[in-house]
Amino acid sequence: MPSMAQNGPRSNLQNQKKQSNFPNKSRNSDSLARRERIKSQRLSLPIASVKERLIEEVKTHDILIIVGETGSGKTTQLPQFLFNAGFCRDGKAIGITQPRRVAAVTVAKRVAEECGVELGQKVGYSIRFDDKTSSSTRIKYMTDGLLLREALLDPYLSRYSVIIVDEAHERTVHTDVLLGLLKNVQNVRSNSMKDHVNTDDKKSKNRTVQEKGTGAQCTSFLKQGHGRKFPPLKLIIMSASLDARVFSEYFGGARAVHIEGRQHHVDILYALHPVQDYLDATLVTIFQIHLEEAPGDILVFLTGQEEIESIEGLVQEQLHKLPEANRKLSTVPIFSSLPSEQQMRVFMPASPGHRKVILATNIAETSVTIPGIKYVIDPGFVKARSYDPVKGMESLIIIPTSKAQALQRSGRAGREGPGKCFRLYPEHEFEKLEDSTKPEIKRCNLSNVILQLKALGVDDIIGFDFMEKPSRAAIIKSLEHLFLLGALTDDCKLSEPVGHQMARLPLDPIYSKALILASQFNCLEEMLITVAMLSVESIFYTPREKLDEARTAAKCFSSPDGDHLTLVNVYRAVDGLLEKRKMEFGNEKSLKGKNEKFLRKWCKENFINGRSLRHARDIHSQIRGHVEQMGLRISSCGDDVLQFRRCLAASFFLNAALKQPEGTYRALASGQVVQIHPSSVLFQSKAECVIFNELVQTTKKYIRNVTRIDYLWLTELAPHYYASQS
DNA sequence: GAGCACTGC
Repeated sequence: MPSMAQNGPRSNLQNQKKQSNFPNKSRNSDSLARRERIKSQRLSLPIASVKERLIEEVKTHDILIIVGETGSGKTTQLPQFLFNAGFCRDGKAIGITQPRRVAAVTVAKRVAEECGVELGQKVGYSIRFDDKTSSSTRIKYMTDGLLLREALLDPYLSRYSVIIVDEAHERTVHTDVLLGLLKNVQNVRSNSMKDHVNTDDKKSKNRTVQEKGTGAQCTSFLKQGHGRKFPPLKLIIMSASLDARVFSEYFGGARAVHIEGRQHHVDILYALHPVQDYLDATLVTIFQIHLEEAPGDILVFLTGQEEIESIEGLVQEQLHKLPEANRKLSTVPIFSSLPSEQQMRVFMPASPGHRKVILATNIAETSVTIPGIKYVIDPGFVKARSYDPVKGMESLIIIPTSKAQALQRSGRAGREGPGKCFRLYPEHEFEKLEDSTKPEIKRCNLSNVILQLKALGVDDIIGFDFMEKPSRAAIIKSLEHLFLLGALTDDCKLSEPVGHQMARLPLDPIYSKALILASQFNCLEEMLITVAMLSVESIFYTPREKLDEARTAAKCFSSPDGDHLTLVNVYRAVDGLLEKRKMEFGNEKSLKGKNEKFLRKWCKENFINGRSLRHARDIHSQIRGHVEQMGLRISSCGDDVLQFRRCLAASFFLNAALKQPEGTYRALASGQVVQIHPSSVLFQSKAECVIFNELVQTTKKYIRNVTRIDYLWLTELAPHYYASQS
């Protein structure tokens, strides 16, 4: 991770413009001094000393693996080196992908500043809902998911001469799919040039030979490319050290180069014996550091909100037993569902003389970098999502971290000076850990991945050259799922128009299908709102200390028919309020900020998660644009709620459940016994038949986001699935 | 009567 790639939660990004009240002259000398400082900072980065060698490596190798340790400067400097070396001739661009939005934005800003250009001109970024690029952009930072979307419109990624995949070791689904795709594109692009060299009459013969040599996927790409010529694509994969070999092997023994980093030394201390209770051990270690070690803040990695809150309470309890002079210790929690204002507390210095203990989830591993950390406590566990393709069920389980993860965590202590990391397990246990975390693609629902690949022209999914292939069972299950949704034809091709329409929408395939159906059921307005609200983290925010108040507030929106209509009610309440303000105050720009403030207040009063609501509104407007372009009819069913419920049944027929005599439900697709989640408005409602959107295993198997339907609708609206079963 | 790590289009 480059040192400037991240600075706190997303919400902080807007406040980076610095105002200056100085007259022009001194501002000029200010900026001159700043330019000089930046220049010397750049020159002192480890990567600066190997600049010429790196450019040479990229010139001579089409694929290069770069192992860059933290602080090497690879993310900010390499694109600039390549730009200056002429890699953007002919108007081509260098694309750099990041797994996270914040990183793409902050790095782009930094590089624009280093280049002395306005953001969005030569240097820009593009992430969902926020595009700061123009036709003159040559160095473009983006999220890996966005480049995948771009590939749907431009399968040869023809505007890029170089693509750099940064943080590849994190192995997100997007990174993995992208790597497979890029390998293909690169093949096709270099072959298209070989074609170019041949004379025209030899061309068709030559192509058949190449198709045999380069595999099935190239065939499908070549068909689309049909005679077009592309300059070769340079591919650079940047990764942390432990995984370099895997990438090199995947790319046919590609050359790997190493760039040293700049990180302070971190002492690793292990427990002598295995600990019985890691929470207890954590507590003991916090106080051991507090009472015996030099000043400096502590970062503790825990698995979730519950652990964080429990440790917080225990620390307070222990503190009161200490003499007054030793009580100068303050705890600060951080996890993703915490409202942004509270997240910001980790960046505030502790009161004078106090030591700060940050109790964090994985969010502090990569997403948020907290300054001032000298000590890290790593109990060695993480909460991870796992997915059972056969049951179609997700669950969250606590598992040991990987070696790479342990390394990443300890690195957090050495950003500003030497630090210490306390691993709460014996050293021989470390040796037993997996090298790296299991790639996400092996533990998630593949429907979306497969739909994307099909849309990119990859027909043979099982034969696709994944870096790490998902299980055959998982692939088959998702193919089946897409087939039942009507996205695939009998011979497993993307169907026309449904499959292609679904692939265009940046949503879960089942939600995309719901939108298409809704236009036929005359309730697309309602469905647009529904899928936007279902696509974000929980809309309702229920703090433990105000449980009753929150419940009362939620009742105002609740619909007797279920959670889907309840979500529509929330969205429409907000829309109505904003509409009313527009009538009252007009539509001036100055109102925008006031509206945001108004919305924040309203959310707080109504126990709605403002961040989630904003996100849902963004998704809503993006998706609305898409369906308009697709020519779907957008209309509302008005008060005809029945029509909407029938549409929900037609869309989510795969997720239907029937009440059983003893009050539990049976999921019809898998036969599992499930219960309605207590957060649902239908909890204890005794609805005979329901559809749901999520099946999660926690203490029990719960279904979430539930709406009551009539059982007979299923055979009527999804006969291809239910007629044979009943 | 329950709690869910983190990303992303």
